Amino acid sequence: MDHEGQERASSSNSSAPPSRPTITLPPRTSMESLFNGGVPGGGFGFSPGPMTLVSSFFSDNDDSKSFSQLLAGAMSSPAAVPSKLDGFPPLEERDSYVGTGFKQNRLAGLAISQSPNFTIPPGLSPAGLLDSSGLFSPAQGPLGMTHQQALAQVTAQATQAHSHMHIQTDYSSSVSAEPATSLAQRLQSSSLTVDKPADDGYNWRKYGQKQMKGSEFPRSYYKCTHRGCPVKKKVERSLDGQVTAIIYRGQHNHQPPEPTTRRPKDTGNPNENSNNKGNSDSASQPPARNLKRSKEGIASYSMSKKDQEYSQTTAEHLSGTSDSEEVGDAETGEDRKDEDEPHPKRRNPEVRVPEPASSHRTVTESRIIVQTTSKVDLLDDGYRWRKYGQKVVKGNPYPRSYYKCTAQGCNVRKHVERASTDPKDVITTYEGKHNHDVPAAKTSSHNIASNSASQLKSNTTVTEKHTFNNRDLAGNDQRPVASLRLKEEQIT
DNA sequence: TGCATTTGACCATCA
DNA sequence: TTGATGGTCAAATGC
Repeated sequence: MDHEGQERASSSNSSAPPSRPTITLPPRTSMESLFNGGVPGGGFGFSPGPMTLVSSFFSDNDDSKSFSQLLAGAMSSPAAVPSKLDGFPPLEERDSYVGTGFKQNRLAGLAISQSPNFTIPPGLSPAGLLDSSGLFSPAQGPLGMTHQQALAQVTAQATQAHSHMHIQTDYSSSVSAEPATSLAQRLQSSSLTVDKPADDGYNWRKYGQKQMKGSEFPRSYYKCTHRGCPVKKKVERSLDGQVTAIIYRGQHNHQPPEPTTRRPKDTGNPNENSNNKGNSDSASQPPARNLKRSKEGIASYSMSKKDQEYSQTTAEHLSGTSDSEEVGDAETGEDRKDEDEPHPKRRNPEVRVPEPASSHRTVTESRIIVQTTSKVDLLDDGYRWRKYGQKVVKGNPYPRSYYKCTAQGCNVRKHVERASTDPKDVITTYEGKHNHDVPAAKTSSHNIASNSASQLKSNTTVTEKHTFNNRDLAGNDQRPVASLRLKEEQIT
């Protein structure tokens, strides 16, 4: 076997079905501390909830188009009945543009357990996500985190990912003592330039670049430089140098290098972005480092129309398993078998990390969808909801329910659906941002841990206008790491 | 000089 | 079987 053959063999090995790589737990991040340790007693008692925070960062504009509209455009479907449900698009529509992750998740079965892909908010480091949230931490187990905590942490990760895009000054000191809502609303008004892609703390070496068919954006290929580490990642960029997505493949078999040991170049990649010299491929730095540099840096961005289109494209394209499937009819049973199986060319788990699409962008177009898949319905997520619609979808005996936040002037909507084959699998999708805090009476409940959550399965996705895959990083069961008082529905 | 990136070519897979 | 496409290699190039 020649060298190339060896390489391929090696590569092939690295591409072998993941053997449930062990995920170690690096030190907690400061961002986590922001949520948990910032106030006596920690927890989320002061948190306004993930949506408030997330949405604040990506503040959507009421005047702007909705997420669905932006992504789907004038996607017209005769079955778009739910579109009449106060603007919440029907799932079968949203699936196609919210991302296949959604579709995958809603699989009855549910792909949430096996899917190797996991989607992380723009710029968010998968390592960081794992590190801080412990979402998939075998060590921490399924009892460590509530859905809301998980959401909030994902949010926090997204936050930090954004924050360090243009972060100059200390941030943590002022943040820790400040309610997240306040922080978020304050940050919302700030404008962040997104010119430095995230750094995930690892060292990467670029080994290829390719112009993808059908895309005007080049794709770069990187390998982790750590000896023996099989991890690779693909970075997609727009023509203007903005990272549009990062796809991780494989699992690091080592800890992220210490900042002092990381290559100097990690802070500057001459090829990636002529504007910032930032290391595009190094994804986000560990939050602790980032947070230090952030003050008002957690601003938001939105995508240009091109970015939106691209996001849609990539979401479909990179779904890997269902990109060509019909939405609706093909979602159930054996037709979706491949949903549980990685794409033949993607044997490894992938973590897709959409990145900020552009610098100097405003938040007005960005609408956030927070999607969770769990064994419970997050009815008690701290906010008060009014059910305003329900729909029974073909192939699914369980109706899909639509909720609106009851707070005056709050436009946040929530959609809850159950997998057709397993009603225990509940997919909750939030759209919009709360313009208020969690109702006081509810807030306290957030701190109440309930170990009964051990039975929960959770998969959390924060979806920006990018659409993401929503697969487990390790391709196995995901369980909430923490617990929280959740309303566990009567599921038989 | 060493290392990282670029880029054309090759290979594997899929339709 | 073949063309299209994506992933990777490795020599050339740049810093």
